[in-house]
Amino acid sequence: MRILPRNFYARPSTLVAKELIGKVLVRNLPQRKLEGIMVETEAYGGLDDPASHAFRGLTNRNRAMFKEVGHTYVYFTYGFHHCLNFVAKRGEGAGAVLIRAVQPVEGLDFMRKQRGVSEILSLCNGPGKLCQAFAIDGKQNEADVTDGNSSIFVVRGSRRYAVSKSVRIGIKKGLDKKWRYYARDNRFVSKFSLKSVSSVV
DNA sequence: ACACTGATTAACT
DNA sequence: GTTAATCAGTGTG
Repeated sequence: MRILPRNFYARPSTLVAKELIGKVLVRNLPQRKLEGIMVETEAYGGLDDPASHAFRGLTNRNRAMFKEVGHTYVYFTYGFHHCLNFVAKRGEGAGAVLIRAVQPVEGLDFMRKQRGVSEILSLCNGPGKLCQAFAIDGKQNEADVTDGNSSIFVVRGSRRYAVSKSVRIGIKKGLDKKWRYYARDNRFVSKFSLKSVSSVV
């Protein structure tokens, strides 16, 4: 099976975030399947990471971050957007990897309809955008991504990518950590990336 | 190319 | 009452 096993996610979220670059996000819908190669991710920790939703402990919103690895953590933010994460951590505590951008591979027509734009580079180049393109909202929270019958799961990719890293985007705390990972020179990453200081991992 | 803003909701303080 | 792991649109240089 090409599905990533649960133990893939049972490691520090920084390592999981880095290794998720190049892996494939699959969305199972009743009548179709959507696929995209993950090209940009960010790692979030627990009590060690002031930028994390889990920093102040368990709440109703961040519950998924404390549960079993290999499940989704989908949250709603800014009154408009949903963001997709995979729960990833080593041992107890909390942690997750935010999926910031994917390169669309299958189901482009559906994604264009969802997004209301046709330009392929603008379909999934941001955490809110890819959730809209993949029709992901709160109902997909805590889905098991290690199950091929799940509405969302992850499989291995067909090639390797050179990975760069930078500070995380859109946060005000934890800026000392370079926990954003992205496929180097890939045009499908979010636009903010052009500005960020980066270095090869 | 860049900065700034409005939209709109839920969770948290 | 304030904030937020965002986005699209507008205005300026």
